[in-house]
Amino acid sequence: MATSPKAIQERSGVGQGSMYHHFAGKSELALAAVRRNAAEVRAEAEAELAAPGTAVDRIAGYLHRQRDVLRGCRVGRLAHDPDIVAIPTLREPLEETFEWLQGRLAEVLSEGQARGELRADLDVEATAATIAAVVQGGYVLSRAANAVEPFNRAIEGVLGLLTAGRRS
Amino acid sequence: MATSPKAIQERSGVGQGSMYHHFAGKSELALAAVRRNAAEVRAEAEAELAAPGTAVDRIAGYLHRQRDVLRGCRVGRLAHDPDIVAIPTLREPLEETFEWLQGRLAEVLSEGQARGELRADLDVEATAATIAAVVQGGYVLSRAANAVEPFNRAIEGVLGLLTAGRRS
DNA sequence: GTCTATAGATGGATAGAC
DNA sequence: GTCTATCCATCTATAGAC
Repeated sequence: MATSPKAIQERSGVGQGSMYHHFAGKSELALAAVRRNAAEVRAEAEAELAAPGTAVDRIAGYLHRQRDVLRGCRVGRLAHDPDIVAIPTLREPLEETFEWLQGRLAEVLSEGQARGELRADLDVEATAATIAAVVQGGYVLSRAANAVEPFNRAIEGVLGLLTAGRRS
Repeated sequence: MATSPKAIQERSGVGQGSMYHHFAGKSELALAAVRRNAAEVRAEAEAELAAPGTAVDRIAGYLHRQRDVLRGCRVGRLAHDPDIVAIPTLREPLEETFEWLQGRLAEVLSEGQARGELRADLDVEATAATIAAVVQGGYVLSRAANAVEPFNRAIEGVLGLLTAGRRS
């Protein structure tokens, strides 16, 4: 499992014996790790999306701030683990994180529309899903290529599409 | 490993003992599985991208034909496996597949530009990376949500951006 | 509360019968 | 060439000293 007691917690300082004083076992430990990752990712995204500037500025800020590209998203990574998605309790934080992100992106896009920064006929919900997907997919392409370029190109591409025919 | 001898091959009919007559071990077995997946994914994508129609039609055909969304892309899934990306021999087929896909998408987009179906100032390389990323990221969002809607929304969104201001 | 064993389960790999 | 049986490494979890 991506959140294995051995890999994640033993290497976090303490021995595996003492770990079982704090957590009942593998699944409880995984839940704590998943929740922590979800909260961190959410906080980092919000910091960019709540910044001042136009809608496109804030979304560009969010897209450009991603780092550790080859390591992948701390939440998205977990979505590939069958042992996590199979257990509703462990999958829920992932679902909540991405739902929140898409909703937040949709809000920013709507504000941009209201200010005339973006096309009025833009489907904000679908576009928000696209932006979230580009980030997650960019990680996948970059891991496959063992290089950051695919991630960066994908980001440029979606920003280009978003601002096409409209300089904001 | 995602391509474990037990999970993938023992359940493919034969016992694990006889398996070692055909493959030297875990890594050789994984290589065969990775190459097979890569070839299949590539062939399926080419079938859609080589179809008749406008550039947007063919890309829409490619995007809409994705299925088994909750299971994920047979190639993209492997990019999350540390045991695969760490071994160059196993990672190469992934890199080649996504490089080929992005190149092929870029060709289709260029054709669309030449025919006046797409904006002349579209960055075809970046847009191709974006489209590939949306597919891979759509899988991630859908697995996290345990539902196909996020994948479909992300697809709709990128198609909307591609055709915005231009009915093709 | 944290440590060092250590038990039990699982997965990868080999041996040898057929 | 495929099967069963078995070894070995790894990982989860527990026991008990300190």
